[in-house]
Amino acid sequence: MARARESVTMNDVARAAGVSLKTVSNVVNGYRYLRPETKARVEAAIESLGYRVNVTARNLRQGRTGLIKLVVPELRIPYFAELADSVVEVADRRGLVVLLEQHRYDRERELAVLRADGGQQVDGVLFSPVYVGQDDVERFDVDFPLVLLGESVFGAPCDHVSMRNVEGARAQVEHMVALGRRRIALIGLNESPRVSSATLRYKGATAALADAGMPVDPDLVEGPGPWLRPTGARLMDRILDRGARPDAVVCFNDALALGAMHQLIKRGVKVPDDIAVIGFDNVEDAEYAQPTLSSIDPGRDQIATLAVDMLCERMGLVAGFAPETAVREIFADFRLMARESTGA
Amino acid sequence: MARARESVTMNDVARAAGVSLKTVSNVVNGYRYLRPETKARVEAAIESLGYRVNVTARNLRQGRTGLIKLVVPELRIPYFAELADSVVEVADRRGLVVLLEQHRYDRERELAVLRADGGQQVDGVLFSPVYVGQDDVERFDVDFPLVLLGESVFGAPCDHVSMRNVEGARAQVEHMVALGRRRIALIGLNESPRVSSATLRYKGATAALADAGMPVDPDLVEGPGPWLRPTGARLMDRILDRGARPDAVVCFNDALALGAMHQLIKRGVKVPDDIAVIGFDNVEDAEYAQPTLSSIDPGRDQIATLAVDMLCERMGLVAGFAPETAVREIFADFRLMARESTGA
DNA sequence: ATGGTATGATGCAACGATGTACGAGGCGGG
DNA sequence: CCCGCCTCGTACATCGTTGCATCATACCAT
Repeated sequence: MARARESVTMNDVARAAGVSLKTVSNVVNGYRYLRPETKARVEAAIESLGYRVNVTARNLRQGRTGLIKLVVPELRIPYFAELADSVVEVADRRGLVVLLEQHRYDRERELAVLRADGGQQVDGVLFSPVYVGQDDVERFDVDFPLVLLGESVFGAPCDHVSMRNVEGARAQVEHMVALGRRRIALIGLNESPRVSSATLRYKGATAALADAGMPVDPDLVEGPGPWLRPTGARLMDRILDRGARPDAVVCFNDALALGAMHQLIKRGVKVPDDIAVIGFDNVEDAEYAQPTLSSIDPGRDQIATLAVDMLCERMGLVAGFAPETAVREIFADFRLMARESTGA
Repeated sequence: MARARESVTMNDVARAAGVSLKTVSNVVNGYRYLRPETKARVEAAIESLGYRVNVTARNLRQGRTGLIKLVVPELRIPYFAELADSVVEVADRRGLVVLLEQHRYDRERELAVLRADGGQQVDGVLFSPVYVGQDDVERFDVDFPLVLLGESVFGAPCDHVSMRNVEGARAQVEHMVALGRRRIALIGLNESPRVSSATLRYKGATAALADAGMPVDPDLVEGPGPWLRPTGARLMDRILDRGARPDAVVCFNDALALGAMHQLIKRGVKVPDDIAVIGFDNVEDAEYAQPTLSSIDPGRDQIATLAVDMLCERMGLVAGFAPETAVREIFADFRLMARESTGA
């Protein structure tokens, strides 16, 4: 086992094995026409010198790195952690490695992704923006393979994987209506005119309310604020404190729902008997909350798979894919997960 | 804005600006002796051609990539998601990018990390093994910068950042004892002789019990199983089903604690009145559980910072660091977070 | 014999950047 | 007036690998 601080190159191996550099390359790359004996001699030399290919040189020569970049807001948010988990897994199956970046809701950092600041060291990018939105649509016309995730922008000139926000939120409300609930509160509204999960889910939820013949009651709608548990708790409080008495709470993500549910239980409200609660995202927590939280499963694995696959196509890794194929906008399938918090 | 599918090289820029290739390189790298006019001409050419440096070529030439690899079991586990979050952040501040890998408790995949299979494309590695343990200690004598995380191995020939498992578990039990609890259950025991969080935490907990004059009651100890919520729920059930009546439950991580607490509440046991519960890791969930979960904060940010800093030193990025410095074993500071589940 | 194909190994020129050495002017001081 | 120093640029080699073209031998079918 050679402890080679100074790197051993193919040349060294070639010299040691008494063959040409190119033959070593051939061995390393599994070239077909090699005498077993030659191959063995080279492999012995590799072993004894502790040689390992210099991936950087190979990358330069081949014009690709085998790296893709995943840019998310932050990993501490369970939805993105689970998404990253899936992406890393799928990428691995495709022989790709994932490089991780967080933008932390910093618009400048988000824009830097599209400018490919500092040059690219990756073959493609999966990007989940937040504050780069509809107004920046033309900035997505970049010269590297890019797949967009989420709902900050629609109609951008690049492939896009998203979830069925509108339909999912509609299903949340319909679920409550089907349970006989009539005073349905909505938590997570964001007044901003930007397109986002918030606006889409609000749209779906209100449409479902309208269909059920229930006008939106302003006393039962709360927002804005970051979609974290403390916000859910605070907004729930606001609704109850003003005397409103919902019999159902539709939250636009699970963290809000967990926060709201926490607060309800703290105040002695029975979930789901007095008030049913449903979230959105179906993070692992939902299944282990007390009571277990009903939610909308947005199809995270499917999103990861679709995104990586589309990126692979754009990166030219898929034989038979026409590179001039028009950009695609794909929506993963959602599922309603009915659990204890809505009486399941 | 040039849409350059076929890459523009420094040569192209040089030609366009009427200077030599090296001058372009000098401009890009902020070389000092450049006539402002020359610089401007080159920059104009760069802009108009849409040139961006080829990081791979630079990497090859300079012998470094600016990449570090973080290997964790899996990101869906909140502890590792939050750790990754911190590592990515700290690395970013040091000008490094993080490449993520999951080994999913597959010993072969863990060993592959140490063999640097497929060559290295990174300047250093942060590795949190599980099944590569004490018996494999000599395998950590690798020829690339490596910093070990966690408690699967001690005394390995590489830098190591760990948490105070023994002392933390001791603090868990002491906390319960201080609350007047006398029948303290332990959840998360793993019979395996391998060193791990499980064995260390068990050691600390039993030592504290002994100090308090309470022998370990086998009826109150449960394991093994993956440290996930369902396991916590199941093990809690086992304890109660056999008729044991603890007044405190010390869980070796938060997921187990959340699962156990879930189950207690489901069975109508009052937390903390009837049974107090404490976890370990202080994941974000702990603060928002119902009731909020007491836990041991292992100093995650500190771990991330120490680990990245040590890696930077080994990578030769820190002036004044002697590369022959002996390997270091550092422990982050822990803190007891007393919350509702133990009556706070 | 002759040509054709399968096998086995090689040499050379890239990939796109940077380090080193050096050259050519301008200018101030001895 | 020459030397040496500061500026500003350039040429060339080099980082470690792989693609392409080529060469040599052996074997088979014509």
